[in-house]
Amino acid sequence: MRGLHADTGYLLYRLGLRSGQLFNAFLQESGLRLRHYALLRFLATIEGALQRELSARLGYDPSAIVGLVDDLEKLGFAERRPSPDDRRSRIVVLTDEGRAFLRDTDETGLRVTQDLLEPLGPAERETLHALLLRIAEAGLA
Amino acid sequence: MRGLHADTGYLLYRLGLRSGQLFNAFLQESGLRLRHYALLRFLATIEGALQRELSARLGYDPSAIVGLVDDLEKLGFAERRPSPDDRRSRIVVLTDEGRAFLRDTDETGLRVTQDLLEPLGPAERETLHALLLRIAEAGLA
DNA sequence: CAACAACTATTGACGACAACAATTGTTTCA
DNA sequence: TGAAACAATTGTTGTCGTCAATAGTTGTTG
Repeated sequence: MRGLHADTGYLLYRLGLRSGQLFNAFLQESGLRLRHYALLRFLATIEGALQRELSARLGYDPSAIVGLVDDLEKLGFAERRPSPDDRRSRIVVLTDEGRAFLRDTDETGLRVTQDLLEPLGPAERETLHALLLRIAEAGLA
Repeated sequence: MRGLHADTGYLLYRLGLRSGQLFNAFLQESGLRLRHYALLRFLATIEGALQRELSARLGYDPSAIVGLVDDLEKLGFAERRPSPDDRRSRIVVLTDEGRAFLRDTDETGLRVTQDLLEPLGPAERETLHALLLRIAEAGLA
């Protein structure tokens, strides 16, 4: 009979939980959650995004995006701007404060992952990251 | 600025979510959830376990174990027996029906993980599993 | 150009899930 | 014997993910 940790899928599930908890603990003092942070980081990679694009790219429900952007606006990290060519849409952009926040927390954020991956050497972390990335990208299709 | 998937910890978080969803979809018809299944599989590796042992080994809160064992008892897959030397404790054991259920679903369960790891070759899956296992076990200490 | 279908953001409801605190009954030990 | 520790349980809280419904806007088509 197979043991508990014999299954890679289950291992992923458990480690995913742990990773999320670590991130949330790190973000606690800033008042943000992991999902806010992911949204911020995504905003930093582009000029601005419609909320439905955020929903599609981050994999969060559109209704979840509403609350997340609300929170980020309250903190001054992001802004909603009207879309020039479609009055239904809003364009969400990172503010200077948001950019500064990312800069300030970037190093600490990296350390969270380093803590998690502590038992692995540098080359092994590279390998792990590459493998996970392949799986993640395959699922987006 | 680092992209969204540049962080291994975040990748783990997202893939863990996806893995859990896949498992739960597979278990849907049986009326169980991922955590029930994990508990059943753990029970199959030993003769019987106190609930606090289940809690410690699976990493679930003791209060969570209560509900899980309740459900499994209702389905006839597990049983609570009084501990002979401590009337506070209950020993949870797998029933024949539980064992049969595991036998019947074992193959399908494996396929869930195979679906998830579809983009990887056999050797790569081995590597991934070994790396994840190291991380998981380091965290139990 | 008027009616209709599709889309965007939003709100609200619901169940699932995980983490904590508090309670009851039992055991251990000083 | 009394106090502390422990096992299982109940209840509570907050987050998460999904779904349904709505208002406002756009695009299409008859």
